[in-house]
Amino acid sequence: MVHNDHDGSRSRRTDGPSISAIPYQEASDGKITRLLSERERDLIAQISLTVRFGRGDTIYRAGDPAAFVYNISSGVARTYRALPDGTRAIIGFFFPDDLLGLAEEGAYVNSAQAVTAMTAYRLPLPALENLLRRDATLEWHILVKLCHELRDAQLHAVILKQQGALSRLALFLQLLDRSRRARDGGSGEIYLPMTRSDIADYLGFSLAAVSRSFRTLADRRLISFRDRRHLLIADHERLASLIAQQAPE
Amino acid sequence: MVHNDHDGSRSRRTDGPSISAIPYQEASDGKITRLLSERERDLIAQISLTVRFGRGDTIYRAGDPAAFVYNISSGVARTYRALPDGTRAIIGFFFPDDLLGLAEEGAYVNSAQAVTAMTAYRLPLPALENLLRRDATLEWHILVKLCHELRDAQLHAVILKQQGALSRLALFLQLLDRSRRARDGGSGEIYLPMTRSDIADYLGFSLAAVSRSFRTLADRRLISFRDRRHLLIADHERLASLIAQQAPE
DNA sequence: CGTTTTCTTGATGTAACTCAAGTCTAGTGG
DNA sequence: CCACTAGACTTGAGTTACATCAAGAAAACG
Repeated sequence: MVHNDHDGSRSRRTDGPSISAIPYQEASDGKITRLLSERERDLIAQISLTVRFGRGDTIYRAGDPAAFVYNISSGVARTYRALPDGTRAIIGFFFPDDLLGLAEEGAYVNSAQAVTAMTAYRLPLPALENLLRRDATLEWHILVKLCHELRDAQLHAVILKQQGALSRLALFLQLLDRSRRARDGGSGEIYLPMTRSDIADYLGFSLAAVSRSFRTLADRRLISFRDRRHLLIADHERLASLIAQQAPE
Repeated sequence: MVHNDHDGSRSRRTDGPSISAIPYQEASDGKITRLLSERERDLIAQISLTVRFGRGDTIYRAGDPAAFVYNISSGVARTYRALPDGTRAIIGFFFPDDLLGLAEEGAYVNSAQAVTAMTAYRLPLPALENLLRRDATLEWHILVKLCHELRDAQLHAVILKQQGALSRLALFLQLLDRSRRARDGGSGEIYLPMTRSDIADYLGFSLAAVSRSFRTLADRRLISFRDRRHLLIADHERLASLIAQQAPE
């Protein structure tokens, strides 16, 4: 029997470092492209170690000296920031082939935790910088990846700017769906490795509101849940038109 | 008489391309650092042209083929996206020494306009890519700049996640103040080149709410306006503590 | 199989949106 | 230089959507 792989979090061949993104210049029909050549992956492999994290483990903390960049090979991570008002803001969710470890003046900007069990390549920053200053093509690929992350961060802001709770959640689901499609295609089912509370802290509303909004979308048959972690967008059209109008239908 | 320069938008010596950012590794005490060497600035100057925009002029539109990257030398720009619901989301404000022109698959992701009269260096993308693939150090500097922009975009999301209108506006003012301090220091006065409506579309609330929130902050003596475009943070402490507690004092 | 964590659902208050009228400001032409 | 006008901003009143508080249900875990 063919094993289940569409979660993107289990059973991925861990055959070395890998980085993917939607390109800056070349058309790719919305598809994510593997950026690194065999040689480049070897170069990175030579300076990196494989590390493993359990669900909920902390990968690094905001403010810590930034010693490493992480390249996820399996599992899902979240980055977040503790806000002055005592709440938590989730900055983003990270999947295999993503990079983790943004810093400013030598210190991590956000904290990072494993959402699921996770493996990653750990790249020491000095060695990485060395490598990049020597190999312009490899560096170019990192640059393209960074542009991808920048677009993601901007999209996050756009989602947060959305007024109604339903629109915001709908946009989030579209985002997950697009990323799913860009990666594998697969069954069409969206996988939610994160908790409702993670989603709330990512979308900027309360846990209760997330729950209610999911229910409303399900009641209107725009989505359907297989279980709490797996859902299907049942009506892409109406979901999109929900985002378009601000008045709740 | 010494002419007025603290707006950061007028009378800057346009002595060639220049890119600044808070570094990734090196400590700089929160200060913005000029990233490019003389030689690197020359290299960029050789492939670029100076272009000029009037207030409100469009620099490029989302979806257009991405032919250029812009390096602002004077004035302020905004990038934005038209949302399906008919509203506008402002992605960011851009100042001298910033880069403009993020693309995906060869097309601009956002639209860009001049907030004030503006001059910029216009870099053709193929020439730029060529340059970068040849010069790893220059490319490294662009990479550092991109990390800076990524942190900015993340901070934007954090601001939008803030619950109360006052907190959100206060955070925005802190952001502007930090960026002012990182650049010049100057008079301590914050300059708002953008309209109230721009601020509303950046912070994700209504024009009316921006106005009211400014008024409330001024009434409580946390800030003071010289005119609509220039304000002073009168009490940094209480402004910070306003952000820390969610309940309005 | 019991315990803990995560999630759902209900009731209430409030902050901010909308709509709308009025004021200020800057830019233009007489 | 001043009057005029158009756009930008402020302020007010009513309404609604979501946060908050709180209790109950369902998974997940050992």
